[in-house]
Order: sequence, then structure tokens, then C-alpha cells
Amino acid sequence: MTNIKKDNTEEKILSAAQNVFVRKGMDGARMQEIADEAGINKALLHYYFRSKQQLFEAIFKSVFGKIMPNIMLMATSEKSIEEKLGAFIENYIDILMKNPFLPTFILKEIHRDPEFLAGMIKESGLQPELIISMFKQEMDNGNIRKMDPRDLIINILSLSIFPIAAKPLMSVVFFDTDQKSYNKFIEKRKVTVKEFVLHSILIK
Amino acid sequence: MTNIKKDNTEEKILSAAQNVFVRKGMDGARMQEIADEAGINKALLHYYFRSKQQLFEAIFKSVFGKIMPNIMLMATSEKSIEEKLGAFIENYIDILMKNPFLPTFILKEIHRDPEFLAGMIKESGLQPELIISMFKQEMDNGNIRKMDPRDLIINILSLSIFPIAAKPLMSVVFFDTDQKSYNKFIEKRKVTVKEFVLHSILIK
DNA sequence: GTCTATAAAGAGATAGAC
DNA sequence: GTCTATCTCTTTATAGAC
Repeated sequence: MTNIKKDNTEEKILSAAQNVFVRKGMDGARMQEIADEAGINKALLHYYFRSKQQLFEAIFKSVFGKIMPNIMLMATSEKSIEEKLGAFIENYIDILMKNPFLPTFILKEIHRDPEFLAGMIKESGLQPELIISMFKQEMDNGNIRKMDPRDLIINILSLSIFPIAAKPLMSVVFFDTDQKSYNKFIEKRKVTVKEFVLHSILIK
Repeated sequence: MTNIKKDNTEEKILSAAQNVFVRKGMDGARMQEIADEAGINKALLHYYFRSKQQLFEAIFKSVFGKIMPNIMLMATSEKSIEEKLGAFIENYIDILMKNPFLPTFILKEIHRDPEFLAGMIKESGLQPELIISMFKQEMDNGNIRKMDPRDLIINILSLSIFPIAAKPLMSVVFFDTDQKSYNKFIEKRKVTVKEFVLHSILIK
């Protein structure tokens, strides 16, 4: 029989820890801040997760595990290549817009601890070969022009992720720090990026 | 008359600080590590730069100031639009390959302290309008197809920067952590990205 | 200018009461 | 399970000798 109090608290901790870690990163995050945001004290954090490191790993795995499967969806759907790519780009940019700190958080942490990342990817059962072979298939069938599938994947991710990762810079340089026009611009990019990518894979 | 010892030491500090800050970021960097790398002790760091914050700001300004003018080169050259873009992409990817921690460092720090960034950009005299109006001119002249110049700029930067920023992830997922094949791939991308971008701005 | 020694504050982690 | 109080170690920063 599950203890209601425990579950509530653990959820509150995880939620608060995700907020703080994703914004500040492992190095910048403070256990005190997480405790405050969860409405509890530091001691209780250590009761649920022995150390900051363990709490961080729980958060990183959770966040990483939510973002990655989206990418794999490109491989498994039954739709046409145009539809698959379109749906992915639209959906992915949407997720990132709602979590604008996520891209830079992941970039930060994979630089800080690449070995942890490597181990996690192995555990995760992520299979990039599936996407690669899907694209190869489409090329062999003459549906899209021949190119290195890795370039295609990386182009899609670059165009979708970078403008969110660089939000503070773009916001100042192009939008005079006005959030609304930045958001409108990114919203439009769902279409722009889609067209841009589809245009690039057409058989000439 | 300049004191040789002082200049040498200050240079050693700046060089060491750049190495450490760019890799670890403000939050992850330690004054002790910078001192060690410079071959001096912590007290001397504080003698030259009163605080960690001041040392960090000196480094960030310097690094940011070296990277940004490159982008402005797109606006000022007299060559054709194809040549300008080609030269920029090749040169920019080259710089980033030699400084693979730079993109993530800048992304990290602009999230940590966006106001410092905003102030710096104002001081820097960076003029994005110049690039934008250059692209508008090319569109009006019918040299490239009409689009939002900001999208074009962001696409170029995304395709050039993101694959370096995500190096640890790409390295594991696509290259089994083999640095050589990763580097070879990025080297090839100088051409790939150039073609990709040029293809996208052609009049259809 | 450069060093050693140390102050002062910060931050993760634990002890023990309730 | 949750809290207060505290320990311990780290880290920035300064004092003062040379």
C-alpha cells in the first residue's frame, strides 16, 4: 500500500528539482533552492535522494528519456516521408517552445559529463540505425535525393533546436527582448523549417 | 614603460582563465584550477582581477568579441552573395572546430545572465540591421528568393553551430566516440552546409 | 608582484528530536 | 516522514610578509 504523503513529496521534489536543474544546470543549482521550490527543507531532499548527484541523475535521465523517443518517432511511423518529417518538426519545435531551457541544459550537461551520457545512451536502447536505415530506404526507393542520412538528421535537429537554445541572444539581437515577437517568429518557423527541409530532399 | 613580468602574468592568467571558463562555465570553474593552469596562486588572480566575476567578464567579452565580428563579415564584403555565404560558412565552421567548447559556453552563459549579455551587445556596436539589409538588397535585386532575412541568418548559424555544440552527443550516437570520424564528418559539412544553404536561396 | 596563511561565507550532507 | 541544528569541506577573497 503506497504512502500518499511520500508520493506527494517525492513528486514535489522531482518537479522542483527539474525546474531548478534545467534552468541552472548541475553546477549552478543549489539544494536550498530546490528545497524552497518544493516547499520543504534540505534534509528531506537527502532523505529521498541521498545526494545532489543522485537527484541530478534522476532528473537528467527523466528529461533525456522524454526528449529522445520523439526523435525515434521519425523511424517508426507508417506515413510518407514528407508527412513524417513535417509532423516531427512541428511537434518537436512545439515541445521545445514549452521548455526553452531544455536544449541548453542538455548541451551543458553532456559537456560536463560525457561518460555519464555515453552510459545512458547505451542503457536507453536508443537506436539511431533505425532512423538512418529508414532514410536509406527512402533514398533507394527514389523518394528523396541521395545524401548522408546523418547530415539530414543533423540538419533537421539543428534548425529546430538551435533557435531555441540561442533564445536569449536572438531575443536581444532580433526582437529587442520582446518575448511575444520572438515566440511568434519561432511559431512561424514550424512552417519555414518544414519547407526548408523538404525542399532540400526533393529530387531535382 | 611597461613591466614585463606584469604583462606576462596577466597574459598567462587570461589564457588560463579562458581555457577553464570556456570548458567549465562560470559556475563550474574554480579559481584554484585557473591559478594552477596559469602556474601561479589564487592570491595573484585576485591581485590582477579583483573577483571571479570580473575575471569572468573579461574572458566573456574577449571571447564574444572575437566570435561576433566574423558574423558581421557577411555584410561588409564586396563579393557575390554566393561567395560571401560560402566563405563565411567555411571559415566559421573552421573556427568552431578549433574551439569546440565555445558554442556551448556562450549558450550557457547567455542563459545564466541575459542582462549582462544585453548590455554587452549594446556596447559592442554589433549591427544586425546591416546584415539584414544586405540580404534584403539581394532579394530586391532578384539574386536570391524572397524570405525573412532573419530566418536565413538563423538557418546558417544553426547548421554551422549546432553540430559542434552537440559534439559529445553526436560523437556517441553516430561515431562510437571516435574523434577522427567525427572531425572528418564536420570537415565535410563545410561543403554540405554551403550547398544546403545556397540551394535554399536559389530562385526557383 | 608574488607568496603563505587565514578569514568568511557557502553548500552538501548528517544527527537526532518529534 | 519531516523538521531544526550542526558538521565538514569547499571556495572565494583578503591580510600581511617578502
